[in-house]
Amino acid sequence: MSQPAPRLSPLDCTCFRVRGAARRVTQIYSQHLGPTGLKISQFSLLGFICAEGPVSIGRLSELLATDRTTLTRNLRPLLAGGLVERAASGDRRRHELIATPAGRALFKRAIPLWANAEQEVRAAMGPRLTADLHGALERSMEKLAAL
Amino acid sequence: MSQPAPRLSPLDCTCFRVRGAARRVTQIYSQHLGPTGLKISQFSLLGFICAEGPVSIGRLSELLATDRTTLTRNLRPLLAGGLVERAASGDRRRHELIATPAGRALFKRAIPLWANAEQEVRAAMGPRLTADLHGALERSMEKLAAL
DNA sequence: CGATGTTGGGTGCATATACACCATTTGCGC
DNA sequence: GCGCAAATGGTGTATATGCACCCAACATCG
Repeated sequence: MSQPAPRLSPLDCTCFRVRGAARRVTQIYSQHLGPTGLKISQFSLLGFICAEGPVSIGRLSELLATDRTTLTRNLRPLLAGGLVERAASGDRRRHELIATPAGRALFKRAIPLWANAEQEVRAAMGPRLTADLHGALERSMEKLAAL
Repeated sequence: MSQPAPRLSPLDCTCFRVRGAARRVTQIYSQHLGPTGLKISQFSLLGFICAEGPVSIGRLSELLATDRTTLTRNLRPLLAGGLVERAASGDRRRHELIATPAGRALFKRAIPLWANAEQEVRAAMGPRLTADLHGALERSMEKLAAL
């Protein structure tokens, strides 16, 4: 006895909206992180490597919910910049990734700039909308993970 | 008299969450659109060109909230595939973009597949969460547009 | 110990994204 | 008409993203 589903127009596309939001927030964070030379993806990636100590690509792929092969490429600038290093592990298929002292120092310097971006975004949205957005995103990802 | 702001950890990063959500939904829509050969960005782009008739890059850039130079590249597969054509306009700096009959036909065929993706996502989230997510995204983009 | 499946990871290819910079055209003030 | 600012858009460069495919190393079973 449910109502007939209302006709959906491509303008209602959830994907289009989420992608647009991602572009906009990326732009804001990028501006703040500019002085560090880190992109926001690199900031997240470096942060996880700093926090998780020696960690493999596969593990990072789970933590960041990002394709393994994407991380291979995203790591390149960090490796080239001497922010992250590879180290052998017992299993010769894997190599552990470790943040170098330079990488840790840069991440530490980047945190306040990231925090400024986060604060700017949250201030613009207000605490209520911030909570709504984060809540909706979290619950959505939970549901969509099952697909 | 406001409470002191709680310390933010990089794990609370709004950008990280929105980008992760974008990756996930993109993956779902891509699977559905696969048979058409269209990516979800191309579906949106082609849809706007179909709907807006002859339209310039700059105008599309506003409609899609995407950088002008990104659209230049995103248009290439559509032009190469004969789905969109350039046409001269009065102003010789611009050229209008028009969907070819093949482009319109393909978009028409893609709509049901897109709708399947949209329905799958909405079914997984449920109507309540769907409304919450869309509402939060819309209000957020409104606030963040002002920055 | 050898065949075989599994697991971890890289490459080729294609697209998406945007900043800095450049080229052309247009309109406007004089 | 001239000169110059504004408008329009493309290129170079760099990163981000993920699928299909490949390779090497491990594990397991006979």
